[in-house]
Amino acid sequence: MASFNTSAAAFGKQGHDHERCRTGALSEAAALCRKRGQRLTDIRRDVLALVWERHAPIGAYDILDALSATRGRVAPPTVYRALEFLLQQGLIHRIESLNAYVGCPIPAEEHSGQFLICSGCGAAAELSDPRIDAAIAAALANLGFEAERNVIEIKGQCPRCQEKGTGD
Amino acid sequence: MASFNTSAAAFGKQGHDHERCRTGALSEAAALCRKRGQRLTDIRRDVLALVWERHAPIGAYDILDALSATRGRVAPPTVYRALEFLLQQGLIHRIESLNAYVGCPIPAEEHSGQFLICSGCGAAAELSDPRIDAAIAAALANLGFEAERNVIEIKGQCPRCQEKGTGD
DNA sequence: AACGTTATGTTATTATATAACGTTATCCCG
DNA sequence: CGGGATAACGTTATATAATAACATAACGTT
Repeated sequence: MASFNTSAAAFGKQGHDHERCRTGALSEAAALCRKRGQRLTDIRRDVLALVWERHAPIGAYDILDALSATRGRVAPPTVYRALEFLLQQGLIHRIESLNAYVGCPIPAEEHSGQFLICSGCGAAAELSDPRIDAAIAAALANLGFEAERNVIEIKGQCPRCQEKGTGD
Repeated sequence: MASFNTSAAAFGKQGHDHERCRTGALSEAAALCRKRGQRLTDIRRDVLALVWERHAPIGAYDILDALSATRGRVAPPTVYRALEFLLQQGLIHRIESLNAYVGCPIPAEEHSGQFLICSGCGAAAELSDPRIDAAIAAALANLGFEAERNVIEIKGQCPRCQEKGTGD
């Protein structure tokens, strides 16, 4: 798997056209589902669009509120089913330390993401750095432990928020 | 910080005397609190003992049930306060992907743990492998992102559970 | 003993997620 | 095109995890 990172886009570097970013993700999702014979229904598409509204992870109940605004009363299972589908298709990731969900920029490749999460602005960037994977593999080599999924979530300050909040 | 790992103990390798392991952790905690001028009260000590009953992370409400059995009706804040204290003192870690808590075998050293979590038996081993830290540092080097805390939780099968469940 | 601080008790509520079951929509085959 | 299977969705209730807010008790010092 190739190296990958979205930190520039997620942390608001100038030149990032998020509207394009978002619509691009949505059409890639549509194409991928078509190719796989999976149904990207209205609800699923709406949920995915909400997840992609920003680069910050969004909670299930925030999605629920937003959906209710446009569709009228929606119950939790509706949201969780859509999230489960999107997770299975690799279109979103779950951020365990936030109980929240974020769009995946490389849904076609199977991987478990590595995330940088800014505690200032809440944005999350996805990395896929082979050095981290290699280091974990090396650490496990002699232990006989067979890894299935890695949860790697690095909390800190993005460049922009370091500038702002220099004080504390 | 030196390298460290508890995988042999956590994954039930023969020769692990857990009763000693547990009482050792408790007396180390007592010593550490004394040294720091912190109070390891009855409740805090009971909660820590429950966390150390096994090497598998335990949920707050399981702790609550166990406490209620010995102390009579206990409310959630009681447990969460004790957990918060133990977290602050570095005596336990929170496993984000499980909403559960596990004892820290090296409470005297400040660190954010790296965990191997067996999806078979639920046990969790703590590592502190400098190669992983170094790989993360290398990945962040050019991004201007300042890390504060790492969440590293690797799910998979421990050696013992691989033997058992070879079938699936 | 009086005081401030820390710890605990208590009640209620918020936040996150799933179970269970019925209904509707879609797909595929004949 | 009809009918049956499957997948998606609706609905109600409930489980699980965590915190807010405020009262009381314990402790440590003077």
